[in-house]
Amino acid sequence: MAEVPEVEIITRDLRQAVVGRRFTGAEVLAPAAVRFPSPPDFTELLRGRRVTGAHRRAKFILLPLDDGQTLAIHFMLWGELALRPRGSERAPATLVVLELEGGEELHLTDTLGYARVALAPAAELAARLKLEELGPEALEDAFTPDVLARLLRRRRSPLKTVLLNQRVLAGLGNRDADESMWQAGIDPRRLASSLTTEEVVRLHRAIRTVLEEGLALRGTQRDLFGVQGQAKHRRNVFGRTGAPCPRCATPVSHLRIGGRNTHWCATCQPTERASAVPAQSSLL
DNA sequence: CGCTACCTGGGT
DNA sequence: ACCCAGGTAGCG
Repeated sequence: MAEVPEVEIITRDLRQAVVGRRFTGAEVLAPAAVRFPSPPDFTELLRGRRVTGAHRRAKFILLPLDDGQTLAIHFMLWGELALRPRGSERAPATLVVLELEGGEELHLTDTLGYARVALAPAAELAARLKLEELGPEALEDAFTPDVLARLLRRRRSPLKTVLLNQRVLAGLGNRDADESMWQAGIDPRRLASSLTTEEVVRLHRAIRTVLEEGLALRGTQRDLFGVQGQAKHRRNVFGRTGAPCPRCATPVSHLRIGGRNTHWCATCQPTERASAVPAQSSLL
C-alpha cells in the first residue's frame, strides 16, 4: 500500500531506470485508469516521447517528457508499478502497460482499481491535478518546526484529519500519520490548533523520523524491480488495535476519525495537553 | 468542512 | 454473506 515512502522509492527507481528512455507505446487495459486524455489519445501522445525526469509531489509521481508534457501516476490505495521484460505475463489487476524502448515495460497494477495515470502539458497537468494547492513537502529541508506550527495554528479539526490533508502538509498517509502521533506522544483527537510549541517540535521530529525510516527500509512493498521493502513489520500502532503498545504494553486504541481508521496508545498519547511523555524510546 | 463514491480481493 | 481497505475528487 502506497504512502509517501513507497511512492518516493518508486520515483527514485524510475529516475535510475527510466529517465532518458522513450515510450514506444502504451496499452490501456482499464480505460477508467486514464484520467485524461482519452485512452487512445493517451497512447498516441505518449508514443515516442522520452522521459526527462522523475519527481514526486505528495503522492503523485511526475515524469516530465521531452515535448513538454508530463506523465502523472498515482497509486491511490493499492496501486503498484513494476518494470518487467516486454511481453511479461500480466496480472489480472493490470490497469495500464507502458512500453519502453529497450524491451521493457512498466506495469501499473491495482486490485482495487483506483490507481490512475494522467498526461498533459506540464502547466495544464499541474492545474488539473491542483499541484499548486498542495502543502509543503514533509521530506524537504524547508519543512521546519516553525512551518508546522504555522500550518496547525488555525486548524480547528482533529490533528489526525489535518495531518492527512495534503493541502496542509504533503507527506503523510494514514499509517504514517498514526505512527508519527504515537512517536510524538500526541492524541490524534486533539484539535490541531491546541498543540503547544513543544508538542509541535516533537511532532515535527516524529514525522521526519517515520518518513526517513520508511525510506531507509525501502518501504513496505516491492520496488520497481520487484525487490521487497523491509518496512512491513515496523508498525507500532497502525493496524494493531488491541495489541500491546511497544512502549508501555497498553492495548492500542482504535477509532474512526474523519472517516479514517485511527490507532493510538491512550497511555503514551494522553488526551490532556502538555502532559509528560516518555522520552523517545529505542524501539524504532 | 465532512461525507460519499470509486472498485475488487481478502478477511471476519 | 458481509465488510473493509494505507487516497482522492467532488458534492452539499
